[in-house]
Amino acid sequence: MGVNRNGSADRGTAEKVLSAASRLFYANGVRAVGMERIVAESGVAKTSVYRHFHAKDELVAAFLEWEDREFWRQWDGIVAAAPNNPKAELMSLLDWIGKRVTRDGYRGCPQINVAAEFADPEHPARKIRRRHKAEMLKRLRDIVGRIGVTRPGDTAMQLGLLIDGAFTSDGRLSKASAVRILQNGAEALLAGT
Amino acid sequence: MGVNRNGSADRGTAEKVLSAASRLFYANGVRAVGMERIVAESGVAKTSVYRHFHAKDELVAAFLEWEDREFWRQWDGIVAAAPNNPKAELMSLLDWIGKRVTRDGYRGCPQINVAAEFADPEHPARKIRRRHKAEMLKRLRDIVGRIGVTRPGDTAMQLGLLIDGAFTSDGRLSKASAVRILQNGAEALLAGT
DNA sequence: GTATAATGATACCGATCGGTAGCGCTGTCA
DNA sequence: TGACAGCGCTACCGATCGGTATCATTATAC
Repeated sequence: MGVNRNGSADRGTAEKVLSAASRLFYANGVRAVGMERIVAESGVAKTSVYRHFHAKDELVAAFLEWEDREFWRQWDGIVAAAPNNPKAELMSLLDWIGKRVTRDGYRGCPQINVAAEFADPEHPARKIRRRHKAEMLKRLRDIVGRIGVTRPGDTAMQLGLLIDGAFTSDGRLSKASAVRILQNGAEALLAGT
Repeated sequence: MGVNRNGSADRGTAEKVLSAASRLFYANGVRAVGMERIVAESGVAKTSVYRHFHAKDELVAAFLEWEDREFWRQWDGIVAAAPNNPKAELMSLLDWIGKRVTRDGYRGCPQINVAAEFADPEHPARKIRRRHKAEMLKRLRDIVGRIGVTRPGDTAMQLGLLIDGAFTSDGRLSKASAVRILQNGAEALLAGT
């Protein structure tokens, strides 16, 4: 067996490690998960883990980078499937987010959660989070710009706050109401001053 | 010396410990701070620390309970100073929150930050956070009820999301714009569907 | 005085932390 | 066949984790 048949580095092993680490980090927090547990649950020897990721911080960064890419991949998928209309686009995204934050096992935004564990603003997790949230703001700003509001910067920020609030809502949003609350809230913000 | 002269337990020592622990927990995260450091920076012997708080979790809970009480104490102060008018009350609270989240050294809502470090929903930190956020929702619901909106539950939740978003904004809100963005956002949400 | 209660200092506990060394095994490619 | 690369296994490292035991010191109350 083995996935690779080419001369490049084997991706199967690194992926097994990253997959197990991501699941454990998200479910338990980074500092609560020891490397030994990642070794055990990935089925990869400790030596090999450290051959692919030279330190735990690298693994943390790889986790957040992956989450970042995956988030925007799904975002782009929603946008592509939405009617070619900025308001409908935003509503589709909020439908996606509303379902996302109320699905089983959802434990908040990984960027926010992990960054909260590291005080140093120069820690990789903090940098990746800043970039991720800046990208979010940029995209929201683009959408509200196309919709046409009087203060697009403010409105984009307000939508960003609403979304980050939903990310940290921790069960306070129900499956039945989350999408409605987000979409109606966005409508109100778009119509606002 | 010594602060106590009555028969009850000495509060000075416990307060020194809680004060140092609170500062360290908030600035660095709970798991990043060892008990030895709390001993060192509080100036209280380890034995005495454990005489007042039987485990680290108890200290964590005491920190969040104190933050909770202090938050509502300030909230009540804002409300008391505001004009007797639910909308002005809400605007005063958002003025307070906007300044709070942009002040130096602000590192997010302690309830959110600490709860993110503990996966078990029955951990004291998680329970205190749930209670804190439920209280927030209740108070917002009361205010918007007095203002009179068509769906007070939804509007209160939207305001809560906006506020929690501000709490986790991590420098994205500037001193110049935070209050305006929050207040205008709330106005829009109140006027919404 | 003397009893009582609280604190401080030091040394220590087993467990776990992130990370490394050494060595043998296995599969691929020339 | 032989070189080589990637992986697994075991044992280990110093440091730190949360928490405890022992005992001396201090201050107040009677």
